[in-house]
This record gives sequence, C-alpha cells and structure tokens, in this order.
Amino acid sequence: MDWKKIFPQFEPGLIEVIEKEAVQKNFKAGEVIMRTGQYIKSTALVLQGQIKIYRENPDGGEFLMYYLGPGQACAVSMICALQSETSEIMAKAEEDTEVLMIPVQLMDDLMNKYKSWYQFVIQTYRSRFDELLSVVDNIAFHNMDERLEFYLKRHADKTRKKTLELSHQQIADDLNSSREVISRLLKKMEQRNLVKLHRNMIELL
Amino acid sequence: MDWKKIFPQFEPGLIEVIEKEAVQKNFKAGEVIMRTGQYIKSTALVLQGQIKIYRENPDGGEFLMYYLGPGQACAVSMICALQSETSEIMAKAEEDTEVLMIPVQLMDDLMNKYKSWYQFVIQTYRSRFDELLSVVDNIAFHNMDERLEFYLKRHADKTRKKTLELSHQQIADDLNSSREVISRLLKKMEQRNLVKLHRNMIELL
DNA sequence: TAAGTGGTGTGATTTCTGTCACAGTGTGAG
DNA sequence: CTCACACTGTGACAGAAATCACACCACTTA
Repeated sequence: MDWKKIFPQFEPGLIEVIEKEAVQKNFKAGEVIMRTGQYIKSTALVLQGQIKIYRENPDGGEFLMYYLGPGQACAVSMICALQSETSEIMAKAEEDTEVLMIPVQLMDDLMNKYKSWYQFVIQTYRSRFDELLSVVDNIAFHNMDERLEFYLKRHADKTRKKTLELSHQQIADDLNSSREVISRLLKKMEQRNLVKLHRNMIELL
Repeated sequence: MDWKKIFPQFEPGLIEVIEKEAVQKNFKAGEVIMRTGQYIKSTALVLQGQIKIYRENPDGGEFLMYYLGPGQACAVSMICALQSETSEIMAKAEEDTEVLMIPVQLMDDLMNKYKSWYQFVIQTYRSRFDELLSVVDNIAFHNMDERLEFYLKRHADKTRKKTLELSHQQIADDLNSSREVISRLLKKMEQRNLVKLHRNMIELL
C-alpha cells in the first residue's frame, strides 16, 4: 500500500521517520478501533476505508459525530500533552479499513521538526472543529426527520454508494434515537419518493 | 491594565510584538463582539470579564456553547488560513469585558517564531475542542431539565456569583428553548429546593 | 419442511417540549 | 400616583419522540 500518495504534502524527512516508526494496522468493518476511556498510545492516519467517530454516554447511548476517510486523521490523538491521556471518543470501522499508527511520543518532535506535519495537524484540528460545529447545529436546531435525511446523505457520500446497507436499528443507534421512530420517518420519506426501502438496505432516489 | 500577568507564559520577544501590534478594546455587558458571517480581522485575547460564544441558526435561533474568561482566547480566529475567512460563531460580552485584539496577519509569523505562542494556540484549540464535546453530550443525551441545571451551575461558576441576574427569557434564548418551558422547570427546581426565584434573579441553594 | 431469528410495519399510550392565551405583579417614567 | 411595560405563573393544546405491544415477513439452519 503506497501511503505516500495519500499524504503527498509530507516532506521527505517526515516520510522517513514515519516509515521507520509507524505501524500499519487493518480493521474489519464494524470493528471498534478505539474505546472511550482507553489510553491513547498512537495517532491514526487513515489510508483506506471509513471510520466513524462517536461520543458515548455513560448510561448506554452512543452518538455519531463524523467520519474519517483516507488522508484524514484523528484530531484528538494528535495533541496529547500527557502520555497518559484517555480517549474522549469511540472510533469504529464503517468499512474494512487500513490505518497508519504513529506513537504519541513522537508527536512533539514531529511538530517541531517538520513544517508539513505541523500544517497537517493544524488543518486537521481546524476541520474537525468546524465539523463539530455543524454537529451542534444539527442536534440543536433540527428535528429527527431532518437529522435522518442529513445522516443518509452523508452516509451515501462517505461510502460512495446510493444503496445504503443499514438496518433501521443501526441508524437509530447512530442518531441516539429508537428503531420505531426511524422506521416511521423512513416510511414518510418513501411516501415523498426520497427513498425506496428494502430489507437491510435503503435506496436513495 | 497589566495584561502580561494574565499570560505569564508568553516569552519576551512575543510580548514585545503584541505590545507593538495589538490594540486593547473594551466592551459593555451585552454588547456583541463578533457576528456570524463577519470577516475575522483579529484574534481576541480576553483580559477581563466573560464572553459567551454562540452558534446561530439562519432562521432565528441562537445557542450558547461556552464561555471565554481571562487568559483564554477565541480558537476559531487563531487559525485563519485565508485572510478573508468569516466567523462561524457569534460572541457576546456577558460582563463588561477587556480584550486584546491581535491582527490575523500576524498569526502565521507568531506561530513560527514564538514557541510559547504556538503552545498557547495548541492548548486553546484542544480545550475548546473538549468543551465542544461536552456541548454535544449535553444536547444529545440530556433533557431540558438537566440542561437547565447545567446551565445555571456553569453560569454561577463563570460569574463567581450564587445569585444569577437573568430573566427566564434570556435563559430560554441561550438554551434555544422557550420562556414558558424554562419558567416551569425553574418552578420545579424551586419545589426541589435547588433554587429560590426572584424577579430578574435566581438564587442557587 | 419446520422452527428460529432478526428486520420491519403499525397502533396505542405517555412524556417532553413548544405555542397560544391570558392574568397577575413589580418597576420605572412621567 | 398612575400608566406602561417587562417579567412571571399557569392552563390548554399540539406535535415530536420514546416506549410498549404485537403481527408479519425474509432468510437461515436444522
């Protein structure tokens, strides 16, 4: 896998260090990559696939915030002042996924030595921040029907498919809602000719 | 006003630049400091007072995300790749407030030259990010009664007063709810002996 | 083929929230 | 003092969403 093509902005020295220190890991679709509360040992650069980033509630719920695709990275793990910080978020593979794991001990050094890394971190933090702002918009200002439409469109975008292989229960979990509510809203969308419903599959029109 | 005491971590060279280039501004309580969509011309360092940061909805609503106090800074304005970016948020003075305005043109330069500035930016971004995560928690997992309690406690913390000078309408606006709902929930809190209600004032017990 | 499992459709009910309506009540301006 | 106005309390109602209950269907496995 030629990961250098996915991060073309990285400078030669940086590439060398990553080549030496980073480890590639693969995850199957559905696998949990990072749990809430777990110690952060490395930063993940996504090479292939899609990762979903969740916020978890102590008493049971989970809530999908955003996706990470090829060329993107987990913002939270890039700036760990302490070595012993724990994760505020949960990450799950949406598709089969390849990531490059870089030990957090290197972060400070990379930031100081490699301008291209520094810019990557800054840009990552900024775009994740903006994404969080739209998440807040979504739940603060919109009802479940609009949030569902947004969810389906985004999922189609990220997976580059118009037929979404999702059960109503999975959608309800991601939106922190309940299966019945989602089923009913989807039926309404079908009546408005926005989607066509099948078993374990939703077709966007 | 001796702002250097509020940012003791800044190194001498950085202090010199800020001294030369920054402008101090004062805002009265209630005044809007930055509007959504406005061009960002400078980054604000808070010296005194409290600033509330809002997310706005195109059709009317606003939603309080977090506060900025002395020693803190607006994360969004610190990393402006382009000179011509517009603000994604709205900022309003909660109390009478003093801020130091640093032109955004200097940002790149400061980041490269002054390690203490660089660390300040990184740390600012990180804490604002964490704060946004708890905002998401709040609205994704909690009902209005819990959100109201959180709101009151935080307001008391930030203003360092146990008697909050707020009308029910103001609270409703900050929570993107309605006055009647807040009135009723406050009454319930009063019955549970959590607060005592007065005109334009809420006493925390 | 029969039984079991997970996914889906749908009604009934309840809780939470937003909206409308309106009545008091404290405060400040004139 | 009195009038206007903003703030507060409350009832009635509507809609959104969660929950419970149950029927039905598609697919797998024995």
